[in-house]
Amino acid sequence: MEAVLRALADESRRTVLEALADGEATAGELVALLPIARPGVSRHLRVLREAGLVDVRQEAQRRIYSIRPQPLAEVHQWLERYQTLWEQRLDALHTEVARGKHERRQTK
Amino acid sequence: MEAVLRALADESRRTVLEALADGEATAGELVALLPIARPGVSRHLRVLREAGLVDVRQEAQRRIYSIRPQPLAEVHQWLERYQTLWEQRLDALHTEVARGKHERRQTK
DNA sequence: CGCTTATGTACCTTGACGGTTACGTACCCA
DNA sequence: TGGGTACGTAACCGTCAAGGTACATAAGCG
Repeated sequence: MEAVLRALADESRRTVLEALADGEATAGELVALLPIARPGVSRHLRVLREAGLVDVRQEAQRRIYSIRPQPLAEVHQWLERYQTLWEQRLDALHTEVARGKHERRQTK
Repeated sequence: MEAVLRALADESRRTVLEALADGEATAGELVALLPIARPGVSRHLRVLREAGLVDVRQEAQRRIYSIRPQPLAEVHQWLERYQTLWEQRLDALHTEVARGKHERRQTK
Protein backbone atom coordinates (compact mmCIF):
# COMPACT_ATOMS: atom_id res chain seq x y z
CA MET A 1 0.00 0.00 0.00
CA GLU A 2 2.77 2.37 0.95
CA ALA A 3 4.68 1.56 -2.22
CA VAL A 4 1.57 1.84 -4.34
CA LEU A 5 0.61 5.26 -3.02
CA ARG A 6 4.17 6.42 -3.44
CA ALA A 7 4.14 5.22 -7.01
CA LEU A 8 0.87 7.01 -7.67
CA ALA A 9 2.19 10.25 -6.24
CA ASP A 10 4.16 10.93 -9.39
CA GLU A 11 2.67 12.44 -12.51
CA SER A 12 4.91 10.56 -14.93
CA ARG A 13 4.00 7.24 -13.39
CA ARG A 14 0.31 8.07 -13.48
CA THR A 15 0.68 8.89 -17.15
CA VAL A 16 2.28 5.52 -17.75
CA LEU A 17 -0.53 3.76 -15.94
CA GLU A 18 -3.16 5.58 -17.94
CA ALA A 19 -1.42 4.62 -21.14
CA LEU A 20 -1.23 1.01 -20.09
CA ALA A 21 -4.89 1.03 -19.22
CA ASP A 22 -5.50 1.15 -22.96
CA GLY A 23 -3.30 -1.85 -23.54
CA GLU A 24 0.28 -3.01 -23.38
CA ALA A 25 3.15 -0.90 -24.55
CA THR A 26 6.87 -1.27 -25.00
CA ALA A 27 9.26 0.77 -22.92
CA GLY A 28 10.08 2.81 -26.00
CA GLU A 29 6.47 3.68 -26.62
CA LEU A 30 6.14 4.83 -23.04
CA VAL A 31 9.25 6.96 -23.34
CA ALA A 32 7.69 8.65 -26.35
CA LEU A 33 4.79 10.04 -24.39
CA LEU A 34 6.74 11.39 -21.45
CA PRO A 35 8.74 14.61 -21.42
CA ILE A 36 11.72 12.94 -19.79
CA ALA A 37 14.58 10.89 -21.15
CA ARG A 38 14.68 7.14 -21.44
CA PRO A 39 16.62 6.27 -18.31
CA GLY A 40 14.18 8.27 -16.25
CA VAL A 41 11.28 6.37 -17.67
CA SER A 42 13.11 3.15 -17.09
CA ARG A 43 13.40 4.03 -13.45
CA HIS A 44 9.74 4.95 -13.19
CA LEU A 45 8.89 1.59 -14.68
CA ARG A 46 11.00 -0.07 -12.06
CA VAL A 47 9.10 1.73 -9.32
CA LEU A 48 5.80 0.66 -10.85
CA ARG A 49 7.06 -2.87 -11.14
CA GLU A 50 8.15 -2.97 -7.51
CA ALA A 51 4.80 -1.60 -6.45
CA GLY A 52 3.17 -4.43 -8.35
CA LEU A 53 1.39 -2.04 -10.67
CA VAL A 54 2.84 -3.33 -13.91
CA ASP A 55 4.11 -6.55 -15.38
CA VAL A 56 6.85 -6.94 -17.94
CA ARG A 57 7.26 -9.50 -20.61
CA GLN A 58 10.22 -9.72 -22.89
CA GLU A 59 9.85 -10.20 -26.61
CA ALA A 60 13.06 -10.09 -28.58
CA GLN A 61 14.78 -6.89 -27.49
CA ARG A 62 11.55 -5.28 -26.45
CA ARG A 63 10.11 -5.18 -22.97
CA ILE A 64 6.37 -5.12 -23.11
CA TYR A 65 4.68 -3.59 -20.12
CA SER A 66 1.13 -4.26 -19.02
CA ILE A 67 -0.92 -2.94 -16.16
CA ARG A 68 -1.63 -4.96 -13.03
CA PRO A 69 -4.70 -3.31 -11.59
CA GLN A 70 -5.01 -5.25 -8.33
CA PRO A 71 -3.09 -2.75 -6.20
CA LEU A 72 -5.33 -0.02 -7.53
CA ALA A 73 -8.32 -2.04 -6.41
CA GLU A 74 -6.79 -2.17 -2.96
CA VAL A 75 -6.38 1.57 -2.81
CA HIS A 76 -9.91 1.96 -4.05
CA GLN A 77 -11.11 -0.27 -1.30
CA TRP A 78 -8.99 1.47 1.30
CA LEU A 79 -10.61 4.77 0.38
CA GLU A 80 -14.00 3.31 1.05
CA ARG A 81 -13.38 3.61 4.72
CA TYR A 82 -13.93 7.34 4.19
CA GLN A 83 -16.86 6.96 1.86
CA THR A 84 -19.51 7.50 4.50
CA LEU A 85 -17.84 10.79 5.30
CA TRP A 86 -17.97 12.26 1.84
CA GLU A 87 -21.46 10.95 1.29
CA GLN A 88 -22.48 12.75 4.43
CA ARG A 89 -21.07 15.92 3.01
CA LEU A 90 -22.88 15.47 -0.25
CA ASP A 91 -26.09 14.91 1.64
CA ALA A 92 -25.53 18.14 3.50
CA LEU A 93 -24.75 19.89 0.28
CA HIS A 94 -27.91 18.68 -1.37
CA THR A 95 -29.82 19.44 1.76
CA GLU A 96 -31.67 16.21 1.63
CA VAL A 97 -32.70 16.25 -1.96
CA ALA A 98 -33.19 12.58 -1.61
CA ARG A 99 -35.33 12.33 1.47
CA GLY A 100 -35.82 8.61 1.17
CA LYS A 101 -32.34 7.82 2.32
CA HIS A 102 -30.72 9.04 5.48
CA GLU A 103 -28.74 8.07 8.53
CA ARG A 104 -26.40 5.60 6.96
CA ARG A 105 -24.00 5.72 9.83
CA GLN A 106 -23.06 7.79 12.81
CA THR A 107 -19.59 9.15 13.36
CA LYS A 108 -19.68 9.21 17.06
CA MET B 1 -5.06 15.53 -7.27
CA GLU B 2 -1.30 15.72 -7.39
CA ALA B 3 -1.19 17.31 -3.96
CA VAL B 4 -3.69 14.86 -2.56
CA LEU B 5 -1.81 11.78 -3.73
CA ARG B 6 1.40 13.27 -2.43
CA ALA B 7 -0.21 13.85 0.91
CA LEU B 8 -1.49 10.29 1.01
CA ALA B 9 1.92 8.88 0.21
CA ASP B 10 3.07 9.42 3.77
CA GLU B 11 2.30 7.07 6.62
CA SER B 12 2.11 9.78 9.28
CA ARG B 13 -0.39 11.74 7.27
CA ARG B 14 -2.51 8.68 6.61
CA THR B 15 -2.53 8.02 10.34
CA VAL B 16 -3.75 11.55 10.94
CA LEU B 17 -6.51 11.12 8.42
CA GLU B 18 -7.64 7.87 9.94
CA ALA B 19 -7.73 9.49 13.33
CA LEU B 20 -9.76 12.39 12.02
CA ALA B 21 -12.17 9.99 10.36
CA ASP B 22 -13.37 9.22 13.87
CA GLY B 23 -13.94 12.86 14.64
CA GLU B 24 -12.11 16.11 15.16
CA ALA B 25 -8.93 16.38 17.13
CA THR B 26 -6.64 19.08 18.37
CA ALA B 27 -3.11 19.33 17.06
CA GLY B 28 -1.88 18.14 20.43
CA GLU B 29 -4.00 15.04 20.31
CA LEU B 30 -2.66 14.23 16.88
CA VAL B 31 0.90 14.72 18.08
CA ALA B 32 0.21 12.20 20.82
CA LEU B 33 -0.51 9.38 18.42
CA LEU B 34 2.45 9.87 16.15
CA PRO B 35 6.02 8.83 16.92
CA ILE B 36 7.42 12.17 15.83
CA ALA B 37 7.77 15.52 17.53
CA ARG B 38 5.29 18.36 17.41
CA PRO B 39 6.86 20.52 14.72
CA GLY B 40 6.94 17.56 12.38
CA VAL B 41 3.27 16.92 12.94
CA SER B 42 2.59 20.57 12.45
CA ARG B 43 4.22 20.38 9.07
CA HIS B 44 2.25 17.29 8.11
CA LEU B 45 -0.91 19.10 9.05
CA ARG B 46 0.08 21.93 6.81
CA VAL B 47 0.52 19.54 3.90
CA LEU B 48 -2.88 18.02 4.57
CA ARG B 49 -4.39 21.46 4.79
CA GLU B 50 -2.87 22.56 1.50
CA ALA B 51 -4.11 19.38 -0.14
CA GLY B 52 -7.59 20.26 1.09
CA LEU B 53 -7.78 17.11 3.17
CA VAL B 54 -8.33 18.78 6.51
CA ASP B 55 -9.89 21.90 7.90
CA VAL B 56 -8.76 23.83 10.95
CA ARG B 57 -10.80 25.78 13.37
CA GLN B 58 -9.35 27.76 16.19
CA GLU B 59 -10.80 27.59 19.64
CA ALA B 60 -8.90 29.51 22.29
CA GLN B 61 -5.30 28.35 21.95
CA ARG B 62 -6.31 25.08 20.38
CA ARG B 63 -6.44 24.28 16.72
CA ILE B 64 -9.11 21.77 16.03
CA TYR B 65 -8.62 19.72 12.92
CA SER B 66 -11.33 17.95 11.00
CA ILE B 67 -11.27 15.84 7.89
CA ARG B 68 -12.41 17.09 4.51
CA PRO B 69 -13.19 13.94 2.59
CA GLN B 70 -13.97 15.44 -0.82
CA PRO B 71 -10.46 15.04 -2.23
CA LEU B 72 -10.56 11.41 -1.17
CA ALA B 73 -13.77 11.01 -3.11
CA GLU B 74 -12.01 12.42 -6.14
CA VAL B 75 -9.19 9.91 -5.86
CA HIS B 76 -11.74 7.18 -5.40
CA GLN B 77 -13.48 8.29 -8.54
CA TRP B 78 -10.24 8.60 -10.45
CA LEU B 79 -9.42 4.99 -9.62
CA GLU B 80 -12.68 3.90 -11.14
CA ARG B 81 -11.22 4.40 -14.57
CA TYR B 82 -9.25 1.23 -13.84
CA GLN B 83 -12.11 -0.63 -12.28
CA THR B 84 -13.09 -2.53 -15.38
CA LEU B 85 -9.54 -3.81 -15.54
CA TRP B 86 -9.44 -5.31 -12.11
CA GLU B 87 -12.94 -6.65 -12.46
CA GLN B 88 -11.84 -8.36 -15.64
CA ARG B 89 -9.06 -9.97 -13.71
CA LEU B 90 -11.40 -11.13 -11.01
CA ASP B 91 -13.76 -12.52 -13.60
CA ALA B 92 -10.91 -14.33 -15.21
CA LEU B 93 -9.91 -15.71 -11.85
CA HIS B 94 -13.41 -16.88 -11.15
CA THR B 95 -13.78 -18.59 -14.47
CA GLU B 96 -10.49 -20.31 -14.00
CA VAL B 97 -11.52 -21.46 -10.60
CA ALA B 98 -14.82 -22.60 -11.96
CA ARG B 99 -13.05 -24.59 -14.60
CA GLY B 100 -10.51 -25.93 -12.20
CA LYS B 101 -7.79 -24.38 -14.28
CA HIS B 102 -5.06 -22.08 -13.26
CA GLU B 103 -3.14 -21.09 -16.31
CA ARG B 104 -1.06 -18.02 -16.89
CA ARG B 105 -2.92 -14.81 -17.31
CA GLN B 106 -3.11 -13.68 -20.85
CA THR B 107 -4.81 -10.39 -21.47
CA LYS B 108 -3.98 -10.18 -25.12
C1' DC C 1 31.17 -11.33 -36.62
C1' DG C 2 30.21 -6.17 -36.38
C1' DC C 3 26.17 -2.86 -36.39
C1' DT C 4 21.84 -1.25 -34.97
C1' DT C 5 17.93 -1.39 -31.94
C1' DA C 6 15.92 -1.52 -27.46
C1' DT C 7 16.42 -1.11 -22.91
C1' DG C 8 18.37 -1.27 -18.25
C1' DT C 9 22.16 0.25 -14.82
C1' DA C 10 25.84 3.23 -12.72
C1' DC C 11 26.95 7.45 -11.26
C1' DC C 12 26.41 12.24 -10.27
C1' DT C 13 23.83 16.44 -9.09
C1' DT C 14 20.10 18.93 -7.40
C1' DG C 15 16.05 19.71 -4.95
C1' DA C 16 12.36 18.23 -2.07
C1' DC C 17 11.06 16.03 2.21
C1' DG C 18 10.98 14.40 6.96
C1' DG C 19 12.77 15.11 11.34
C1' DT C 20 14.97 17.92 15.12
C1' DT C 21 15.99 22.00 18.14
C1' DA C 22 15.18 26.72 19.03
C1' DC C 23 12.23 30.47 18.83
C1' DG C 24 7.90 33.30 18.14
C1' DT C 25 3.04 34.07 19.04
C1' DA C 26 -1.54 33.96 20.72
C1' DC C 27 -4.61 32.94 24.33
C1' DC C 28 -6.18 32.03 29.05
C1' DC C 29 -5.67 32.68 34.01
C1' DA C 30 -4.14 34.11 38.62
C1' DT D 1 0.92 41.78 33.89
C1' DG D 2 3.49 37.71 34.15
C1' DG D 3 3.46 32.92 33.32
C1' DG D 4 1.91 28.65 31.50
C1' DT D 5 -0.28 26.31 27.56
C1' DA D 6 -0.85 25.13 22.73
C1' DC D 7 0.69 25.80 18.43
C1' DG D 8 3.12 27.29 14.37
C1' DT D 9 7.53 28.80 11.93
C1' DA D 10 12.55 29.24 11.10
C1' DA D 11 16.81 27.32 10.49
C1' DC D 12 19.37 23.29 9.85
C1' DC D 13 20.61 18.53 8.51
C1' DG D 14 20.52 13.90 6.51
C1' DT D 15 18.27 11.11 3.19
C1' DC D 16 15.93 10.03 -0.77
C1' DA D 17 14.08 10.66 -5.22
C1' DA D 18 14.09 12.43 -9.97
C1' DG D 19 16.57 13.91 -13.73
C1' DG D 20 20.52 13.72 -16.90
C1' DT D 21 24.91 11.67 -19.21
C1' DA D 22 27.59 7.85 -20.10
C1' DC D 23 28.00 2.98 -20.32
C1' DA D 24 26.56 -2.03 -20.41
C1' DT D 25 23.83 -5.77 -22.22
C1' DA D 26 21.16 -8.49 -25.24
C1' DA D 27 18.84 -9.64 -29.35
C1' DG D 28 17.98 -9.39 -34.31
C1' DC D 29 20.18 -8.29 -39.00
C1' DG D 30 23.27 -8.11 -42.90
